[in-house]
Amino acid sequence: MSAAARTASVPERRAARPEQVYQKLRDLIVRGQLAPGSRVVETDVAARLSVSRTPVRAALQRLQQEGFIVDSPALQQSRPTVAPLTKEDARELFHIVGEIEGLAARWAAGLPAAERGRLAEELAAVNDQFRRTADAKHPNHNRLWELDEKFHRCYVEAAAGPRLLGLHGAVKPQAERYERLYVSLLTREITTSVAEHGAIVRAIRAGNVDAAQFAVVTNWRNAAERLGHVIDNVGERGRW
Amino acid sequence: MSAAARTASVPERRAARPEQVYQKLRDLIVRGQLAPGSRVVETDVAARLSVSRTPVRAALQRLQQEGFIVDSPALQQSRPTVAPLTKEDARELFHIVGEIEGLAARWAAGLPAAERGRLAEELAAVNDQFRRTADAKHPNHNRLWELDEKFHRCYVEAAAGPRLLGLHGAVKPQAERYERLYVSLLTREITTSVAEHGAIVRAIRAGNVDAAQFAVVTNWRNAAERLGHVIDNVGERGRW
DNA sequence: CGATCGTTTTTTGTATACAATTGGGAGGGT
DNA sequence: ACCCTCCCAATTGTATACAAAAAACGATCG
Repeated sequence: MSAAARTASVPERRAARPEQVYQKLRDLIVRGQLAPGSRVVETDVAARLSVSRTPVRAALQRLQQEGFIVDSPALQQSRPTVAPLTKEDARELFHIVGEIEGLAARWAAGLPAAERGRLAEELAAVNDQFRRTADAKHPNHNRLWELDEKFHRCYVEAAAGPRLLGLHGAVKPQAERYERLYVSLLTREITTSVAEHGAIVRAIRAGNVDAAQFAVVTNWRNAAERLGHVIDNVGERGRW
Repeated sequence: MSAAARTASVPERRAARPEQVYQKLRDLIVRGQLAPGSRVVETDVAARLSVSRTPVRAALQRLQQEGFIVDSPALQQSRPTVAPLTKEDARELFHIVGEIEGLAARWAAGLPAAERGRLAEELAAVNDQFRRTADAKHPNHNRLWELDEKFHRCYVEAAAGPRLLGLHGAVKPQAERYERLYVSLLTREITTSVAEHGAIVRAIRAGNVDAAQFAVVTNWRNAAERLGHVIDNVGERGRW
């Protein structure tokens, strides 16, 4: 359903509009098309998407609570701007994602043996694809990122309850902002990631809850470390 | 203009109204004065607080995203109801709080030695009060809960970044809903808590990040366990 | 030339009218 | 009595007019 069709008065379940605005804006932010630090003006967004300010406000409030948008600190009144990308924020964010997915992995390793087995199979398969893609001469960054994301989403969806799922859905895409900025500089480190994924799969298969959680948390701590180094070398790309 | 004439008191910074509505509703939910499962109607709330639906909507959307309010699953359309209290939800929630505060404790233990020392002193003092209050003949449940809350808030505020702080502020009060329901039945277990707090203080003072995190997570895992038993014995109080 | 004050413009907060969807209830049929 | 249908009332989604507050601009004065 394209934008053109939307303006052409297609009914569309009515409660879906704020969600669409949210998705659209989030996508623009995650992909960097809305630069960090840039203002987001309700009326502009509303005009561009040909809706009123009401659904736009709903979307903006959600994005703000999740952290994609912040109130510009320099200004006094609430003036929403795209959240800047900084080294400290990256550190905090990655550690939080690590804890969220770590908890999910712990629960995954605590599932009944049958489910656990099936899940481990699936994870191994994804990680295999991941390894093969990484071994190619010119690895496709996008595809690599997608496979990594799929790997983690796998056990999260299998084991997390509604609350952890919600948290994951809100927080993880923000890590994506950093990952997308620096993927090209992180590919060298990917072989490490393949090994770390292997440890996760083994722990889940064995039903070792502590090992599963630890493996996931470690994976993210290392990712934060690697990203920190890259940012040090390149400078903070997202700073206006 | 009824809003301007409302309770004709302080002008009140105008951006503060949604926040006030949010606080008011959250308080009612946490204290159980809005029963789990009961409907929350925009127009009713607006009328009771003599504001328009606009700030009420903002507050409701926030409460919904945080999990205090859910869309009644039976109904098809979005119909906000106070989130029910169930054993599974309690389990998930407590484990999540454990991870959040656990991460904060890890960072607290990683602070410079000077700050760490001061923080440890403060924590020890609070835990002392906690112990003394618990040792009284007729312990004041409310005060006990407040002291426990203060203890944890202490190191969270000292070490957490803006993101973890936000998460903590949104998630922890939901655990409070369960704690308030069952405090009277959990007092026996409080001596255990005092000991667990001691372990946290020692780990932070020593700068042992792993031990600090582990102690906090364990504290919450045990709390989840204890609460689970109580719920088994008493039945789910919050189910309508 | 710079600074301070007042005016205009931009942007968000609020209230409210209206639309749309849905649950419930009245009424009739079997 | 039970069920089915249709209509109404209740409630939320949307658009929009208006108010308030702040930022940007400019003019006047030192």
